[in-house]
Amino acid sequence: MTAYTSIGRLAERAGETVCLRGWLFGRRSGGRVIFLLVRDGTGVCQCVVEAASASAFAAAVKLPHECSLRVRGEVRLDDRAAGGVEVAAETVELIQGQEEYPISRKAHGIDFLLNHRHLWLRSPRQCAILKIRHTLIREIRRFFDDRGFTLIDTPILTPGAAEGAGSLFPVEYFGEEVYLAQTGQLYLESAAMALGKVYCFGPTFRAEKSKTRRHLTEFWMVEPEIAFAELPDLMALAEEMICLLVSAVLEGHAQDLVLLERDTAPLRKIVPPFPRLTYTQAVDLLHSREMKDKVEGDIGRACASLQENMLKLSALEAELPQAGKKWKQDKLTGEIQYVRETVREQEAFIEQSRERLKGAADFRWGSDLGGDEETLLCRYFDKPVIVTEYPREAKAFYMKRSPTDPRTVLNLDVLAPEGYGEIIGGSQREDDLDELMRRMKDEKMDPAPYEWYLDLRRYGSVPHGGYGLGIERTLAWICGLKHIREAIPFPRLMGRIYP
RNA sequence: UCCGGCGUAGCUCAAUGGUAGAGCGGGUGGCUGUUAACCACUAGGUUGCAGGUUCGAGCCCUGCCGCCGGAGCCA
Repeated sequence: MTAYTSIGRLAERAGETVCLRGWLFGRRSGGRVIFLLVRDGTGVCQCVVEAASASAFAAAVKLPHECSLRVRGEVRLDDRAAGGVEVAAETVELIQGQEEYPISRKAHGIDFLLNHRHLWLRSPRQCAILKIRHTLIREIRRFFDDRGFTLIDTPILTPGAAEGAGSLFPVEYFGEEVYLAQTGQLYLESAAMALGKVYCFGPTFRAEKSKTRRHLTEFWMVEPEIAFAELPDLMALAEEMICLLVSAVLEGHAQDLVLLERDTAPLRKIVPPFPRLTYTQAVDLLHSREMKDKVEGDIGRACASLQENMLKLSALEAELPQAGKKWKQDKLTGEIQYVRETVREQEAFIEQSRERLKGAADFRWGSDLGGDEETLLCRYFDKPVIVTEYPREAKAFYMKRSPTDPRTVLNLDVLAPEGYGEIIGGSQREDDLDELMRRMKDEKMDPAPYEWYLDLRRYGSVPHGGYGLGIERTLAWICGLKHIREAIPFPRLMGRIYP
């Protein structure tokens, strides 16, 4: 049986003859020599095929991109190869692949890429994101496991709405209409009364018709729920968890973050303590002089940068007719397109910021913080912001009423910095039976399906609470992704279910 | 659901109402070390669909379809 070497460990085998297997990532030729770039999931290796090895050369000439292949040859250290290691191929063998590969290494539109998501995953960028996602999930589980939490798998098929209805996917269940779960929380509360500290980790489904860079219809969420925990405990836990996750990614994925062109400076600032505001303080901040100055400062900087880019654009456009070679023209038009897109984004940012500022001045105590308000708040600070004690009307029935301000509930939202917005939502739960039933009545809810939930307040009720962290939003923030759809292997979006 | 934008070659995009083009990718040939290699040649089109205005429509108008961005809602 042939022993194969993984590309990631090639450097250890310098001077030896090895066998590789993988996929053809790229090819260049230089007359009497062909360079094959082979990837296998652990790295990319340049394989050099010289005309002297006639059969290998003949095979290498006609390999299409992304075909699967085997290569045997000697490992050489050579600075001319990216990574410093290459294989001098003696044999090249096609495993499978004759057709032209649909995705080229040049630019593609997002619709095309999403329709080819099953192949798009092979790109270095997508692999980097998937690897960081893996680390994020592993570290989340480790975080809770290390602190004595028990993993509880909550059901995906559920009889009714836990939060506001209208955002649930109905499923036919033996003639009855049931729903895909949009949270495991109510079930977790019951498990917390059994085990103390519990969490669930699974997919959740929201049928909201949202078409934004922050929304998926199917996403993954981790939800801790803790008996005897009160709001300050939840804030401390969320803060500790976020700091740990960010540092784990910084430590373990420096190369991947470089590949993603993620500026890590903002991530290094993610250390305790996070700013904490009550909703009321947040509303005051939105109305404040400081907020206005901050946003106007941001707008000013964006305008200056916009101006620079406009100058750059006209310089490039003037240069274009003088570029002799065709490939030079191509390179220039590529740059021009890039700058044009940046300019469009900056113009949109400036206009949006102005509108947001206007909206902030008009914002009234009582409504929920919308996307614009969140964006202003999380741009104001360079760390995640914890906002607590929202108006009762804007929040779910199970959240505990504040003893100091009955207009509000003991909830928390954590807003990620750099405009990424809400990544955590949670609360201390209402543990008083009468208060909970009164609240359900106010909301015109039928208590019958919730009898089991009310039982938790009848038999040894204690203060408790928890929160939910959205995996994809957290990953999008840490990786600096422009859109949440890259943060999950196969995104489910409104109007998109293929592949 | 509402508001805005887009739809041209396999892909990314050009084209005053007047002969549909480029780059990439594919194919053929050339080059002994390439780094998204390069050079030459070549194939590739019902301009999303259906109507309308016009001597003439990729471009203007109406409807439909698809996609993108945003709002509401949320993690």
